[in-house]
Amino acid sequence: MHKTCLVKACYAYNGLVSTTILDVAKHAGVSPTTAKRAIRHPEKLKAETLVKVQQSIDELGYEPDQLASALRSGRNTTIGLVIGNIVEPFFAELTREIGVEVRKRGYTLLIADNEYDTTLESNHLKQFHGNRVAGIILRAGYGTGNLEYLKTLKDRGTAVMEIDYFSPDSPFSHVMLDNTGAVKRGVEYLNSLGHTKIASLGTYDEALWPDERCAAFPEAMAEVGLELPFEYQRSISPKAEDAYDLTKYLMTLDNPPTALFAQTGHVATGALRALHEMKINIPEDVSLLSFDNYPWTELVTPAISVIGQPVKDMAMAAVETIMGDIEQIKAKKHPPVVRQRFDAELIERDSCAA
Amino acid sequence: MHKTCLVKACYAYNGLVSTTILDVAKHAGVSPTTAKRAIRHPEKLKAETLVKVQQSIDELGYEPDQLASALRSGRNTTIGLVIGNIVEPFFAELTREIGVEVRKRGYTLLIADNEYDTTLESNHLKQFHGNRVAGIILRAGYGTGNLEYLKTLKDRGTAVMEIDYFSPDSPFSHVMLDNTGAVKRGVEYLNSLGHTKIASLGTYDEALWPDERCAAFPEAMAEVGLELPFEYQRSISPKAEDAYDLTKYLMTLDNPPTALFAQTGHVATGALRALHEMKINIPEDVSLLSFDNYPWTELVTPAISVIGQPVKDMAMAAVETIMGDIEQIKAKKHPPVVRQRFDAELIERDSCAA
DNA sequence: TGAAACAATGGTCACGTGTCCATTTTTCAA
DNA sequence: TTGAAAAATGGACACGTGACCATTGTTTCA
Repeated sequence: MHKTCLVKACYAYNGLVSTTILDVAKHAGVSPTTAKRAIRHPEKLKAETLVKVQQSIDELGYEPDQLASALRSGRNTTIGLVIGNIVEPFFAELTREIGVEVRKRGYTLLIADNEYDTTLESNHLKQFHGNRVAGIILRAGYGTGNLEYLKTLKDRGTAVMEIDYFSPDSPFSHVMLDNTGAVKRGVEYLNSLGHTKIASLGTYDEALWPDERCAAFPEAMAEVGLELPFEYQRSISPKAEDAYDLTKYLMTLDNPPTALFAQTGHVATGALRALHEMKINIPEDVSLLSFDNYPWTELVTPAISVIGQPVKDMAMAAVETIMGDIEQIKAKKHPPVVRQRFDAELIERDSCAA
Repeated sequence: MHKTCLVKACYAYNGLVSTTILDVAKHAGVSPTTAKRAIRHPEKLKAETLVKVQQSIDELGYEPDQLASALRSGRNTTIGLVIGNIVEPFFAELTREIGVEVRKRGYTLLIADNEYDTTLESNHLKQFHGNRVAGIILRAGYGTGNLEYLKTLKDRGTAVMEIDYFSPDSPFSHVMLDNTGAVKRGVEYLNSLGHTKIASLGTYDEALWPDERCAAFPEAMAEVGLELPFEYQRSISPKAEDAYDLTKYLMTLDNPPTALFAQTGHVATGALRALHEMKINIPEDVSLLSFDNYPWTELVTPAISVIGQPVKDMAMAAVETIMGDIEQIKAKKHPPVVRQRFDAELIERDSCAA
């Protein structure tokens, strides 16, 4: 890797300078309390004084120190978001919408991704707590989890909620897709096209990766009266490479499935790559249905039929919930546990046929 | 949109409780100063005392308040990242790698996206400054910019650097792709396949969207001795919809291009959608070369030839630079202005033909 | 004209930490 | 045993703000 690098002399640096409200007060010739009121309670000031202080604020470029404010008031205006992996478009969209909503309310957003790993997650949560965030929105990793720690945080006044997934025995609010309904919808759709041999690309190992969609799949199959061969039930982690391997395995079985149901859009990319390599045609040789309405699903040939999530609605609901909790906590009340479920949308395109 | 919602009674909430170092000290029977040393300078403590304090820390679940620490020491351990749009995979990857590097150093990451809009950006920068971030990594929006404000921040001791793009007259360090070289490489490649009628999908309006790649394109064409018809030089904003429109416009010209060169991966999705709709075959009817080695470029048929960016290397360089700056500032020194350029990589796939 | 009522402004302290300096305890050689 | 040096520990204060109470200036109405 070639890399050029040039170093220039830099301009004058005056050392760490920070304008405080005292500077503003001195400059405007009023007391610090009055100066502060120009920001927090401008209605309590005489118009003349207000203008004077505002001029000083502009002139000195004063901006309140959120750290000092948070320390003194005990209330921070930062939300911590822990997600699986920002590179996955579902999380990227979620982050984006949550960011917009959070900033709309004057809060800032701290992020970290946990790779679905509770060990990494643990450190991130500690960092967030160290920064005394007002709330944490968490897409928890699989595994034993940080439930006890999160409970401690909640007891200490941090608003905690989960999104997209919730830990077993979680006592927190959450915002979720109606995964069971969505999986049923998908299976019914594939069955209505005449498919009987349907395989799910997802995690079957309930201990390691307890996933609602994967748990719902066998049930959904049973409900429409379809059998689920044992050899289809191979567990993978929710990674593209694993899905690639699983697809190759499934399609070389003596009794290969006629339809594949990818439980995440990320997993679908692995499946698609495998099918391409094996020169298996979609939808002629096998149908493919995937979760997540990702941009690329429309671009490939054939366009992939998907089960889309109302990401924006979910993000908005999450932010509203956590902001409500924060208000409750401010008022020394018990925030209620709110569980919200959102319906998925089946988008029929060209990757599923009879 | 159907939405179910159930509210449960919640468990006991004890009000805002926060364990401080004083609690630890009292519990361990030492002075606050000694207790603190157990964390910051454990080597200065008698082994026996250290153990005693550490036990108290564990027992009480003490975690230092970063806010108070930052306020007192004047040093924060938060980095603010402003990017174009987290939904674009380039920024998602960049965010991810920057996040990993930043956290590796015990810092936390604050993010915001500016939609390439300097007005939005301005608010985010103010929020970051309000939170007294140690440094800001910025993918600046196009337009007159927040240069003056950023200079003020730098003067006040915030490390500021740019990534992927830099404002005209920017006095800051930056980490950039060698855009000119990459564009030349792309044009040469297309020309070597026999193309003479090449159109760029990007921004031509230098005042509104001053983009290196777009500026380099006419030069690159001239260098290989190719003409650039006036009707090809239509300016768009870097959005998928605009690229969609531009592609339709270009392909219905009397003298349509035989090769399209998308200046970002995001823009390429718009072009691809337009070409699909128009039933124009790649690469038989038109060749398509795009910036950014996005996952989907491999999944579509034909797989798209791309100019990939070394995102991880760039992220690491950025974090190293800004951390170096922060160290310099701590030491009351002038951080040097460092401009780094990285080479792109041409990945030949199936979307370009003679 | 006076006093009450209200508007406007000011003063003090604490949030939890890091820094500096002061004090106590231990160590070690003569 | 003694003294000084070194190791270990403690105390006081300030970072910039928000909350609360105290004070001063102004209006109102009989």
